Amino acid sequence: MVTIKDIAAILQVSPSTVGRALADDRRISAEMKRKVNEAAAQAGYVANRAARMMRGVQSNLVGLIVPDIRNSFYSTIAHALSQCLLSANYQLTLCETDDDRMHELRHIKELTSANVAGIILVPSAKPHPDSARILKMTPHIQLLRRAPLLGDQWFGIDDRRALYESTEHIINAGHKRIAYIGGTEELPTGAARVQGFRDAVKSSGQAITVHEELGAPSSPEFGREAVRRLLSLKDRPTALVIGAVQNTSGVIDEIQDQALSVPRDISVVGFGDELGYRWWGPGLTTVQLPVSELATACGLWFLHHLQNKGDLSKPYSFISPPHLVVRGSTGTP
Amino acid sequence: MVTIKDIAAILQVSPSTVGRALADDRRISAEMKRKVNEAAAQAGYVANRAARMMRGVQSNLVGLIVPDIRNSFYSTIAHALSQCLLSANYQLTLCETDDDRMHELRHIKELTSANVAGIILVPSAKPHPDSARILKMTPHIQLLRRAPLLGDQWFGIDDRRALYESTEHIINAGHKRIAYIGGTEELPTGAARVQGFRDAVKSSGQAITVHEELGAPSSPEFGREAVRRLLSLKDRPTALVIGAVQNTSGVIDEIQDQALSVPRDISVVGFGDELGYRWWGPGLTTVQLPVSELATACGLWFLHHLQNKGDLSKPYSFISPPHLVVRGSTGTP
DNA sequence: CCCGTTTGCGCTAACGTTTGCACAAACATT
DNA sequence: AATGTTTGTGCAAACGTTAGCGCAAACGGG
Repeated sequence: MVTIKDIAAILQVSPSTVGRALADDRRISAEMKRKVNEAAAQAGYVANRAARMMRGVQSNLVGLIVPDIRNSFYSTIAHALSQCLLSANYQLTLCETDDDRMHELRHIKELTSANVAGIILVPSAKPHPDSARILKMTPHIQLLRRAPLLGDQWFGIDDRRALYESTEHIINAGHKRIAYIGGTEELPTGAARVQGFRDAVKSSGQAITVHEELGAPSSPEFGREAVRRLLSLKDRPTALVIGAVQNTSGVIDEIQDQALSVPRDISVVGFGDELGYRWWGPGLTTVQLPVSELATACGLWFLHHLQNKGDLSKPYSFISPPHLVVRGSTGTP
Repeated sequence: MVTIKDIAAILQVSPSTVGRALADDRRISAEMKRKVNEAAAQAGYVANRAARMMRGVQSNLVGLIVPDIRNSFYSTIAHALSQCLLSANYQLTLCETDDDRMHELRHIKELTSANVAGIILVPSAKPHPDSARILKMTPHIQLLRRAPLLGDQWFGIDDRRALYESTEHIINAGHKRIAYIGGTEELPTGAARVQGFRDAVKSSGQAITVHEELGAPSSPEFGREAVRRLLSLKDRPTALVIGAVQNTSGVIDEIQDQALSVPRDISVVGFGDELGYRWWGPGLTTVQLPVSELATACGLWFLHHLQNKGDLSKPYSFISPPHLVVRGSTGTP
């Protein structure tokens, strides 16, 4: 391992000079800085993080806590944040909670004891009170989801509007029997989405028969079962509005298994967008969520506050609007 | 922050005694250990990781270097490894190279300077020589891909066999004009795959017209263009064998845009499996790769060697066999 | 020519933990 | 009783980086 002392020995100067040159200290001449930087690059010098941290300098490690990295939502977030942090020489430590509050708590503990500069998290459904206590001492931001317990700092999407738009689209197509398949109202995001659905129905002013399938946790299986239940109804709905990413593949698979024609037999509008959605039958109409942009914005904001010792305790929230992309899975009833 | 010295002061002993007591050193009396542990718990002492790491003690951080976490291959790997390491109290630091050797080098430098316990990486196409030099000093394993320069420790899939099987399937269906769309032969994995394709053709003993579209880097765009080129041929192939994940979506989209009927007009067999593949037309026949199992095996092996100070310099490789899953995109010509 | 200021750099002391060595006391072996 | 051996503890030196302080040399204004 090449240290600051090695560089100093090469250039016949003191370690402090090298340290200051690398830190771009104004007391060091431009000429010396040039030589130091050159020699450092030449020797492949990289500052030792442990030593730096021991001097009380903030670490360049940022914790990212997500439910499951295999979900494209979260891998998109991880990618965007990683890119964003990389440019500021920060690194990302990945933690998965599997939506379990105890896992979440454990990760939060470990991250703080590892002296991370901050934590960006997609909180679990009902965070543990201890998580809130520990997070108070570390800069943190919630992303995508929001648990009031963990603070008022949040970057999210406009869940209500997303479902308002997808529902409105279905209503405008003329559907009178509409079902919503989404997550439980107990979660802020779930509540916002179903609210968007209801608001759209209400403000349409039309007589619309509504079914709500609210499941916790959302999953392909729940999506499948919800579809089965809905199709067995006397006045089966002519359109499905999905309000949770995890439900989607189940809904699609069940419709496919039942050999229904889309959109003739039933219209479907999804939530979020994934690679395969455009390949399914006539293509799945869905609300695209600007997750990547959201994560980048969150990362930039977070970095700004970390570096400027900004106050992250002030409540704020940034809400990013969704965008409906119409494919073939929606039509007139 | 409460340090080892604070505990020492409370108990009127030296910091070293406290340190040893906490480390369960056999030279410390049971009585003293009890008192120290009690006082530490009482005072809420947590060891400072930075200081510990500076003493050269192995950290509980493992670096994971992948091209792009959004790719389901790599997010699957990240998930499996994360689960695996979690059970041993290790944490994962995520780095993305974007298949750029300079990014890769930078990450390797940063990870080593962060005193990670080890590095698990999916190497880029042609790693930088410096990467190899630095990695020599850190326990590391290559996963999925293999760069001989970076060592002989590798967990991979049987690329040759994967393409042998998918090609064999196509040949058995009776196709005589077959095209391969994959990555360049310059990469070990790419070479193994095209070799599998050729071997299958050769050992069929039949007269088969073959086209090879080898692109670098693989991408949806390359997949699209390859399909366009192949379809404009006089004796256009009746079957496409894909040999790179990144090509797949482009191939599918182009076939869809050209309004070809699958498998009547053309048969397609994919590489790897993703969520949407089963939704495309009659479902994409493809070779499933046991990526998750591979990553778990790799993680367990790596941990075993880290913890037992095992010798990771011995050459070895674990190769995991693929599995063909037949859906509707392949049929007789 | 003198004195104050600026510029550029080195010395040294931290940061919290671990560890080799020393050392004293207690105990067991000749 | 003298000599080893074990047991329990303290001292001090690292690990690599940063920052306060000091000290020259150069510079500029009177």
